[in-house]
Amino acid sequence: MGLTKSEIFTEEQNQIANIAKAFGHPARVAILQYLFKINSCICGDLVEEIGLAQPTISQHLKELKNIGLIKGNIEGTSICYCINKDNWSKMKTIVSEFLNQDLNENINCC
Amino acid sequence: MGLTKSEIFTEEQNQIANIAKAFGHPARVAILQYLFKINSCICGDLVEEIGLAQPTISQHLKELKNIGLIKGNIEGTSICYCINKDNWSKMKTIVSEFLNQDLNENINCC
DNA sequence: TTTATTAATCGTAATATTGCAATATAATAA
DNA sequence: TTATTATATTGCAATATTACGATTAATAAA
Repeated sequence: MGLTKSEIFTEEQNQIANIAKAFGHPARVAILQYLFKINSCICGDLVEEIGLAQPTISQHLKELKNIGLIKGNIEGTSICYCINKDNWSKMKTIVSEFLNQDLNENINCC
Repeated sequence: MGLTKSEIFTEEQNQIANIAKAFGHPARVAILQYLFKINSCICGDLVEEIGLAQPTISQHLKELKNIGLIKGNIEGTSICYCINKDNWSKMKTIVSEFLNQDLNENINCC
């Protein structure tokens, strides 16, 4: 069906999955890495840097913005994108907790 | 197109995206949490626990197995699934490095 | 005003994902 | 052998995602 049955999962499970989805495409990973690297914010450079068409990059930026990991400020004709550090931190907390489940000291399995 | 242009990205970017994809569905998040919680390994319980049809769960398990986060041991008629802890650790290293990019002390943006 | 420039949006094609019924497979039990 | 049980696979329908050309919108420059 292609339709995830979100209703049957917890808020937390859906939240983790949604965050993960944002990271689930190499273009979005690349965009985030570039934004961290460049520090000051850039926009259409990403088209050149990454090598996908402008509408495609714009679409990926929208997804990252929707989930709150980046923000964009209008600057003349261009838009300056940057990491939303507060939300990045919050996201890290959520994801880290999930990743560190293995530290809960359990014996082994089959 | 629905076809990701993996060629234009680095190995690392694709790797992160692929890991994230595995976490990009709440059912797979739930499966992993359950496997951690139950400690000893379980199989078809997941169908009851989660509430998706058996073929659907089986498919999600396959994806988690393909990426190496879980492993399954045959035990009679049933199959005992559990976390692949070595790979989980390796995965954590990769993901953590990505998540901790923000610690690279940069000023602010726009 | 006209013309660039930049980025968002629309429309669409191709492919991927999700979910399940039906069926197949494999191992054990009777 | 014939059930029974547990899981995988197949096939398919519905929806989602990826990518891009064409267009639009908004600002800046001439």
